[in-house]
Amino acid sequence: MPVVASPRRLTRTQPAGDKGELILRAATKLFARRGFFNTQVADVAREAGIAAGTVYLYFKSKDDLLISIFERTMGQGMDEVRRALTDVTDPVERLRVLARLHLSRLGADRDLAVVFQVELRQSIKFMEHFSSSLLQDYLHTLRDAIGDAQRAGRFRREVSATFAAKALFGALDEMATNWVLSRKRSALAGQADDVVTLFVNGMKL
Amino acid sequence: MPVVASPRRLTRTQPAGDKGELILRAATKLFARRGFFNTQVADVAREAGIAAGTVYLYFKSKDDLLISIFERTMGQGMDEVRRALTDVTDPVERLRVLARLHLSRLGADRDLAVVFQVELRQSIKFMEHFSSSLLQDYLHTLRDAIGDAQRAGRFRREVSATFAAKALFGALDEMATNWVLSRKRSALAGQADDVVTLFVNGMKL
Amino acid sequence: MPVVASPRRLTRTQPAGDKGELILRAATKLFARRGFFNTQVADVAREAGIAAGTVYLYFKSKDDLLISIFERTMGQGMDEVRRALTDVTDPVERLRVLARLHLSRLGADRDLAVVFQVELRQSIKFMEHFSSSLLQDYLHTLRDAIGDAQRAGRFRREVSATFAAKALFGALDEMATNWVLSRKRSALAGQADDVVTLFVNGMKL
Amino acid sequence: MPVVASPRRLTRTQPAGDKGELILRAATKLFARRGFFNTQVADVAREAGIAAGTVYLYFKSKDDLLISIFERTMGQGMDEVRRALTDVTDPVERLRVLARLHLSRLGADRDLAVVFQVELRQSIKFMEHFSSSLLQDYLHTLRDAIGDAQRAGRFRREVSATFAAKALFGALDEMATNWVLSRKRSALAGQADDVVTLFVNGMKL
DNA sequence: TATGAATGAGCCTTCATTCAT
DNA sequence: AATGAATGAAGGCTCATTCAT
Repeated sequence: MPVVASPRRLTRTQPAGDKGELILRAATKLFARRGFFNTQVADVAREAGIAAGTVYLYFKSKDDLLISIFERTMGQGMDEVRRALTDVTDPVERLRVLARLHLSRLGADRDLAVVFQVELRQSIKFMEHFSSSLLQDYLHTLRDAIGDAQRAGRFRREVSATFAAKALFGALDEMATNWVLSRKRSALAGQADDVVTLFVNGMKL
Repeated sequence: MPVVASPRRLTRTQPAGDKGELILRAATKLFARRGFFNTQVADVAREAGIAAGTVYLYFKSKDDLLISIFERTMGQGMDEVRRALTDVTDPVERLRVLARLHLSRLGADRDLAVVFQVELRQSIKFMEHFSSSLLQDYLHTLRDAIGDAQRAGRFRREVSATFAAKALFGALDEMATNWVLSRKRSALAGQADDVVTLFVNGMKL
Repeated sequence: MPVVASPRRLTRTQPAGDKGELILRAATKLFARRGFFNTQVADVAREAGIAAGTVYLYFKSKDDLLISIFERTMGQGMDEVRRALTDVTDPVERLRVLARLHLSRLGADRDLAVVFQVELRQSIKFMEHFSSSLLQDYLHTLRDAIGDAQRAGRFRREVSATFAAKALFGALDEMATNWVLSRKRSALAGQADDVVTLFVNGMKL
Repeated sequence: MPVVASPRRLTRTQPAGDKGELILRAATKLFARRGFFNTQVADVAREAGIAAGTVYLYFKSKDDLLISIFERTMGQGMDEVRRALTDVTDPVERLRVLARLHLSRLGADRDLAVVFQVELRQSIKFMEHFSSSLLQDYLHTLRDAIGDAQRAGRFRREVSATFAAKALFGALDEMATNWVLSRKRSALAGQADDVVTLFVNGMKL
């Protein structure tokens, strides 16, 4: 029995190597480079080294590929967030950690960033799906930290925490979109601190 | 100051009865309600009360409809901005005027807002087109006001004006997107001042 | 002003030159020779000398082609039946006319016969559609003539007219199916009288 | 008298527990209820409680399932016919026995009846296969009984026995089809005698 | 025998665009 | 300018069948 797993034959013991993951990675790459509509399911399959029909053993539809990229990435991202926040009690520091993870995750994988900042916003159908799901978790985490800071007398209380969370998210999101669209390959993650600093100043008493 | 490229075939001498305007209004309505891909050119024509082929006498392609909605709206918006800013010299006040116009324009026409916040972000192709055109005018106007405020000793100078403009734009943009996606029909325009206040505090010395 | 044939749904004034008719004729030929499932819509279009998409300007779907062949043929057939029966009052003679028209119509167009006897019986979905529509008209016409003959004392009354109509139809239908499936090119129409004679004897007092 | 070709892989030594039988029963049920084309081989396997691939250990193809349902049922039917006719010498009585067996067999198993009256007539390919095989046995048995009756002076001789057999078969077949397509659950078998009586009257001297 | 994951050929339908009128 | 019938390329998805285990 061969010990070396061939690249196409990944076993469940290597969760990251599983075929669904493989397909999603191929899809992310192609969606980012050609756009969702210019990418055919057959292209994704070819990139993943499998037959076209096999994609449908793992995903319901082409749309489901996009949705799954979002959900899997957001799920992993939120797991990472929870882990990273375990020992951080200072609310302002929590915001900083969140912002850094947000931008460093996208900055580390340009294809993923393109999919998140552009392709995922195809239509109101997708947008509504996303904004009512894991994205809310993220916004709520921001909002709760802001609320904590307000209760701790660190932030002005006359600003709604929900509103402030959206403003912070919007600023971070715009940095990501700009980074994706610009030719310059500056470090995206480096902007996290600047955004948070600007925001924290804005919220200071 | 350069004159905004006028949309295809539109002679400003036929302001309202203009058929191009008619078509674009029909397109905005349908793109917003059904999405760009679920709207057929024939639907737009029917909504406008003309034959399908006639659309092509005014616009090059279906994509051109989307682009023209963007360009016309941005063009008109920037005209309005220039008019409104004529007598406003205080840079902070200029930012406030810009933010109010931004959100009040979108808040006044939900269909237009949906097209701007969602449909216009179809693909990197569109995004790149837009972000390198009239959107730059808007961002530059923000940046210039911020720079003025910095030079006037009103804003911290260690923050890049370009960076700050993006952050402000991102926050406003997120408010618009949220408004579009949320069921609540709160006043979008009302959030402009809050965003600017937060931003101005963040930039204060 | 040119009197262009109106798009969807035939103007009965130009029955033969009509493009819908053209498509249906092409479809009948190919369905008969290759079978419904082995015929592609593109084949039908090519046979009709038009583009594939044009088929869909006249018919809703591939299934609709089959349904339309049935409905158009049955409709014309029943029209012909009504015309032919106008002056025939004798109920037994009416049955004879009906049987002759039934088999001569099919016998005159082998492709049409194949479609009617084989392809149209694809699935219970089609079958239910057909048997609850114009086919009922035909069966009712048979049944009414039989009922008339019974009331006139020409046929035994203890046999249900509905049952007898089905038996007669079944016998005729079987002749058609056999003719279609057999290699021999005997005259189908010639069997109509034999079937009726057998039936009439069976029903005689 | 030739022995009927035994269905594929079926060793009559394992009558009921036989997996081929199991598969065919599952197939009959699903073909009847969803139609042949809407039933997937995997569905049949699931219904039979086996894996999809296993179907192919017993049958060559999906088509072969349909063919095997026909052949097995017809084979068993003809076996039953031969047994039932052993002691029946009167030709008219033989026809009656045949008709009763025909309709009672179908009437006893609605799913089977649907498959026989509808699904089996998918295409000319199937039809030709069937009509040149065991169905001929049945028609020949009918024809021979009719010929016997003619030679015995019970039936008119100017009618071709082959033609008469088709007419009788057609009438019976139509009763079965009607029963299958109608909502009413009247007894199908009860119509056998009526059909035969009508036929016998029709053939009487 | 049995499994079931993987294959990949096959096709209906849509719809942006054109062009004869 | 306007029409709208006609075009035809394009692709997501299904599912019968295979085959390594």
